[in-house]
Parts: sequence; structure tokens; C-alpha cells
Amino acid sequence: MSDELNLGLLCYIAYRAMESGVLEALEAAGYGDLTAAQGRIAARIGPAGSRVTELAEQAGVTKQTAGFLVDQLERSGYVERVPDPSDARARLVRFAPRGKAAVAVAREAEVRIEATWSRHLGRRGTTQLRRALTELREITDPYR
Amino acid sequence: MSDELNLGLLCYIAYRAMESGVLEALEAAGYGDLTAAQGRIAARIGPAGSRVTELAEQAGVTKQTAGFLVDQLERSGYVERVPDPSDARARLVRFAPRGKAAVAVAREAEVRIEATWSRHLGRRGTTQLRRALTELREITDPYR
DNA sequence: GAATTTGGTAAGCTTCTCTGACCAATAGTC
DNA sequence: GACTATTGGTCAGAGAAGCTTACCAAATTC
Repeated sequence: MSDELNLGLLCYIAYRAMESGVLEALEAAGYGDLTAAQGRIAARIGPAGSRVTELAEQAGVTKQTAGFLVDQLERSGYVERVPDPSDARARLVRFAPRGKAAVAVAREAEVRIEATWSRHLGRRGTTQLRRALTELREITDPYR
Repeated sequence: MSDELNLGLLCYIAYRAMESGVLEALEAAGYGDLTAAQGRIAARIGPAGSRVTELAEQAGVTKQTAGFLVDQLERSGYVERVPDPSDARARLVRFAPRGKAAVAVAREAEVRIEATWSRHLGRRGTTQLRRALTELREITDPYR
């Protein structure tokens, strides 16, 4: 039975390993005040900044929750809110210098962990995994 | 950039789709009082019952959290606790009739969702996905 | 210009999770 | 057999994260 776990649970195990690995790297680099929930929101901030509503949709939480997490990120100096020039109601969340530095650490950790996975699965297996998950996203991610 | 998401995030998207799909099916079948956290614990209960400590380790939470969730499952009639014959300190958590019925619904939903995925990925892609994730588990799941 | 939609915040509550402290039974050691 | 360490589990308290309901202001639609 141990080989017949459902695909969702298998995905959860892998995701959790990646997330905790990245958080450990962030903590080791002095960004220990970042939480998993904050990271999931921050990971969705686009290069030109994103609106809170966008972040909420993409992370799968309500806009209130997203706003709450952005508040925390702002207080910790990771992001800043600037007016959206195209809409006076909206504000764009974008990375502050501290946030950019943390993102660099996180990216490095991701690459390192993916390399570990890649060594275990082989180049071919890794490519197949990425392709399957990316294709799957077309039907599982409503905010693609 | 939209094709270059890291593998952890891709796994998260798929996992989340599966989880919410199963929870919807459970709700539709009259098990709407089950939460995601309860489900993650319940999904680890073995056929002969499991100890709270085991469930905690496998689900990646503290034993207090696992105990708290098992309390809820017990109050809702999904599981029961019986003494562990091999250790007087321990108790085994196992499914009550209502829990078994819910598991059946969940399994059915899993199978149905996996079939949807399979149609999208093709038989070959699905096999590759499952194999890669299962292999990955060897290095990402410490409680395998 | 009125009505609707959209971006966002405020308040209050529930659920989930943790840390720290503790107890009881088991296992290991002398 | 007594001493200690380990293991299974609970209790108490706190914080994090998420939701619902309600609301405001700007934009859009009619």
C-alpha cells in the first residue's frame, strides 16, 4: 500500500519539503521572522508589484487575509505599498530592499533543493515531473 | 516566467486542487463538518489503527496538535480510541463506522479526480508523475 | 447622474498550531 | 530491585492564520 498513495498526498509531501527547506535557509540567513503564510503571499508578488486582491486570488485566500499578511510583511520591511498609477483605489505591493535580498536567498535555496531532487530522480525524471505538473496546472490552477 | 515556477509551488497547486476537490465531495455527501486539517490526520490512520504520535510525525505537526484534531474527529464520531494491547501508555486511533463511510467517499473522490488528471496528462504522463513523486518521497518524507 | 462593480479596510470569531510543563508506563542500567 | 532515561500522551496558554460580515471610496456601466 505504501506505493499507492494518492497523487494529492504525494504532492503535499514534496511541497512541504520544499517549503520547510526554503524557510530554513531564510532563517539561517537572518530572515527568521518570515512565516510560511507570508512566504506564500510574497512568492506571488510580480516584478512590477501586485495588488492585494491579485495576491489573494492566486494564493487562494480571502483579500482580508492577504491584506493582513501584507501588513506584516510591510511592518517587517519586506514590502512597501505604493499608489497604483492606473487606479486611484488600488495600491501596488512591491518588494523593498530587504524583501529583494530575502527573495534572492529563497531562490538560491529553491535551486539548491531542486538540484538535490534532480540528482535523485535523474535529469529525465525531473523533466517529466516538471512537465506533468506544469500541464496539470492548466486544470488545477484557476488563476494561472 | 509562467512556465518556470519552482517544483515546490507546482506541487502545492496540484495538492490544493486535490484536497479541495475531496473536501467538496465529502461535504456533498453529508460530511461537511470535516476540515482540511482533520482530513490530513485521518488520511494517515492505518487499517489496524495508529497512535497519535505516529499520526503527528507523519502529518508533520506536533503531537499536541494531532491530539487536538483527533479529539475533534472523535467528538464528530469519525474515529474512536482504544487501548493499545502492546503498550499500556498508548492508545490506538481507529475509524468508527461514520469514519469508514467518509473514507469511502473520499477514496471515490480521489479516484475520480485522478482520472480527470489522467485524461489531461495521458496515461504515460500520469505514470511518470506518480513514479517521480513516489521516488521523491524517499528523500522528502522522513516518516516513510 | 444613479446603480453596480471593484479594490481595499475594519472588527470579531474560529480553527490550527506551537511552546512549555507535566504525568504515567516502558526500557535500560547498575 | 531501584534509578534513570525514553516514550506516549495530556493540559494550559498563547499566537498565527484564516473566515464572515460589514463598510468605504473610486471606477465603470447604464
